[in-house]
Amino acid sequence: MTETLPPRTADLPAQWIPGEVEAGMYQRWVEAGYFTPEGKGDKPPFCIVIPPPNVTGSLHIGHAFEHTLIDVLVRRRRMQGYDALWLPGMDHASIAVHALVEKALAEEGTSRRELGREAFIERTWQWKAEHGGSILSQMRRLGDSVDWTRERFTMDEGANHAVLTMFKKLYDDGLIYRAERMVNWSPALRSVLSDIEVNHVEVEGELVSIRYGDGDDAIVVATTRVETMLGDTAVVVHPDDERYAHLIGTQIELPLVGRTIPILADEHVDPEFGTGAVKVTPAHDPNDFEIGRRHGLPMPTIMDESGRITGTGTEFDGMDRFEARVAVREALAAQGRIVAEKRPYLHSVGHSSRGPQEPIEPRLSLQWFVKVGPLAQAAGDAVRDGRVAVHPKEMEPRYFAWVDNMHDWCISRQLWWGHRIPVWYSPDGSEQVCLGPDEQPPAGWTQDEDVLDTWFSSGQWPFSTLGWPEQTADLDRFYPTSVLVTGYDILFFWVARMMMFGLYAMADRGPEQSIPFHTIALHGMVRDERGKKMSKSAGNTVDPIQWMDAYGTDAVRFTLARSANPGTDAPVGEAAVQASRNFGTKLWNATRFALANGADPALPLPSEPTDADAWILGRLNEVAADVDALLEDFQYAKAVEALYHFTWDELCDWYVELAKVQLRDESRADGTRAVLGHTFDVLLRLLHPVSPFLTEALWQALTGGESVVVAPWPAEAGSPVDAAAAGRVTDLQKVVTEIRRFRTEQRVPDARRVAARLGGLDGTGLGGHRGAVAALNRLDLAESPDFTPTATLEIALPGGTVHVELDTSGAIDVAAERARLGRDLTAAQKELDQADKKLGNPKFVEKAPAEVVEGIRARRATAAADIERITSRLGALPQS
RNA sequence: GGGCGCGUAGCUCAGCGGGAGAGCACUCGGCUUACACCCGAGCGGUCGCAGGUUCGAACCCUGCCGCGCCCA
Repeated sequence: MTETLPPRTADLPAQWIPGEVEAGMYQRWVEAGYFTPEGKGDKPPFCIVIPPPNVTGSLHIGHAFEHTLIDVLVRRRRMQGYDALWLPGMDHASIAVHALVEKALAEEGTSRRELGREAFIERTWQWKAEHGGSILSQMRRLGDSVDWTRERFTMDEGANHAVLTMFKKLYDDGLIYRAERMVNWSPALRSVLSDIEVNHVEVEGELVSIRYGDGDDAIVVATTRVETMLGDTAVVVHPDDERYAHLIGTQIELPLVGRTIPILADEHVDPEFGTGAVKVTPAHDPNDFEIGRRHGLPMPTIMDESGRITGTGTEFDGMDRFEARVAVREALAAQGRIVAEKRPYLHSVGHSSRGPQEPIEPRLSLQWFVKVGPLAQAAGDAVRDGRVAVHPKEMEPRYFAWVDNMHDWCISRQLWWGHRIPVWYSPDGSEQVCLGPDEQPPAGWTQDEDVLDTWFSSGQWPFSTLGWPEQTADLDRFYPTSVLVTGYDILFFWVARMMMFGLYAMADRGPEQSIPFHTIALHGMVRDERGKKMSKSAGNTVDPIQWMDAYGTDAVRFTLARSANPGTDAPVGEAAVQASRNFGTKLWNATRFALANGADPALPLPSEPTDADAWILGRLNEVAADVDALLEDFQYAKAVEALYHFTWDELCDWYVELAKVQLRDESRADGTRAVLGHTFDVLLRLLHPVSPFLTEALWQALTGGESVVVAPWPAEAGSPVDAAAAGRVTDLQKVVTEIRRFRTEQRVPDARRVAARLGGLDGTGLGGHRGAVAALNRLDLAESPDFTPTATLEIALPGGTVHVELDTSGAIDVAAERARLGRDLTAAQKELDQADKKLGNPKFVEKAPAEVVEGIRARRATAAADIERITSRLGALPQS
């Protein structure tokens, strides 16, 4: 680094203005190479591959959440001395990109088919160059400590090589096949979708009962998709159903079409459901397809790629499916064949989760599939036998439910943007060959038209990004990767795929080394401040960039991390971001105070620390250990909460105030500067993974160090807990708080100094804190004999009672004092009653652990003493 | 129908066998020389309901009621 370091200085700007600093700071980190691992040496490797965002996407709050969680893990590991690699990149999002580019083409009055395949793809790369990947700059904005030198894209050269290699390997192993199967067809995309790209939604449709045949031979069937009757090739009934026994084996005329179809018996028909007779459309319904297979029925396709009726030889050919649904029903009604109509009829319909949310159509179609049986088995086993941990563990059943019941995966898409299936057909179509990345097809052979599902390439992400199939140094060093961080909602989308592909591609490394990652850490979804799911339709989405503009990146990250409990959803709202911003400001000002008073971590810690020093150093030690353990266990919310509480409620509210007293004492000033310096140094390092920018500015100013990014992680902060000192600080806090309470209730103005005399401090071990009590309560300690108190209060502590006499310059508010003491008395009485009840139970005394019983006895004693003291004080109050 | 989970302060959530907590909101008082994005004090909860286990249950078990998500 050639850059000059900022001088260690007491004149930090009065305010932290994130927008002016963040971008430059991030650029310096990148240029310093902090995010690029050494890739060798004796540092242990740590690697996370980014769940690749979509090339069309921009940063939404869910990304911000996930990236914050990953970055916290990575930054901590880097500070711990790991050779940390967070590998960035994007996937090519076949369908989403198609939707965008085709829309643009439509606006120009053309289409991809008019343009042709080559030109379309060229156009698409052009789109990517101009508009794709806006999320990458937003990741910089968010502070993601990714290694940009290793950025990858699922359609770059290396990924292509991996995809083709993988396809061929699977093909040669008999794990990829082509077959005509019932698939989920999207008429809008004119492509097949995989099972997981289909959402089942309850809709209000209609159930129409249709009479086939006439007179005694009539049979009634029901359907929600009336138009499919045009493709019926049979009616089936249960073999034991007496109502239809005489019809089994006979033929019946299919209305409107005029074809004759058989009535058949099939065990799978439920005679209780509807009329007990089922129309069979083998080419357009998964169940019917199975029936058709069992009975060797013809399977005419009656719907084209765009969802229009075709090939039925009826007037309905050319109509859209929904149009035909109405027209067919009306035509049947005209013939008197509609026996019943149930409307609305609630039933489940598969909808596309890609592009327009249209109903998908089951359609018989020739597609490529991955035979997942052995792959899914291995993916399940890796978790079952503990090689891969799912965190939190409660999510395991979800994972198993998926991998253990997986259907073969349809990987072909009738699209152009993506990896074209590497299979070529001979001119007469009788032969096919699958080629590897460096092989040439025979002259005159033509390549399969379809491209692969985007997940086929994303599934290879944990190793294709590291160079596979080449045996690169990165692959050797960073595979298996350490952790996969992703949302539980997309566990199925690609975790299972990465598991299957990783175990398969890396099988030669053996069971332990073939896994794609050691841990799957699942987070929840970001919800709005009311806990509602965010959606565009509900209008409750938030833009993390706007929040970053308004409150700074650190505040957004802090908020997200603070909401992140493992595997559960995270509600966030603007109020929470404000609170985080406020925390950052608090930290900023507190550090400024420390600097202005000469805080310096390089000073030696005092050999004879004060109670306050010992207490805060002990707490720092505890907090560091807690935060370290919590982050190790992905407990972000608790780790952040611990830091928030320590910083605000302990360090700022108490230690800093006590430090002000100590700094006025020459003999303790340097020790205090050392403790302040040490405490802020450690605290800033602990906070850095969560809020990197702010902590960098403060840490550099405080320590003069190069960068907190590469500062050591404080697992062991150094000072053991001094229980005696901590106890005295607790007592001190109680004394101070009780006096404040009295002042408030007596309406003594905050700013007014009050003459006072303190008694009993020495007996309770607080003799050394006389000055602190005075300073924190704005008391003038009266030494003169003519001091005349107007009020006294007694504060009971474990070691004795502190007596405080105050001259409030006037009569005290007896009613307020009576009320205050009354509340205290009620509380003490309740405490006494509870303790007596427990101690009066012989079984409790007998069976409960000794320390628990002892604790209750102590509480009883304190309560009893309180009651006596308070009662006495109440009696001494003037009658009003 | 199967699986996972949730019902704790006005809101959002921690706590998961021995004294009910946090953030935000609210009330009162304060521009006290780090900070009004702040300081001090305070109000606020039969921990969904009913049983059971236990010396002791918000916490463990059973049932019920209500809610959410995933899969079929």
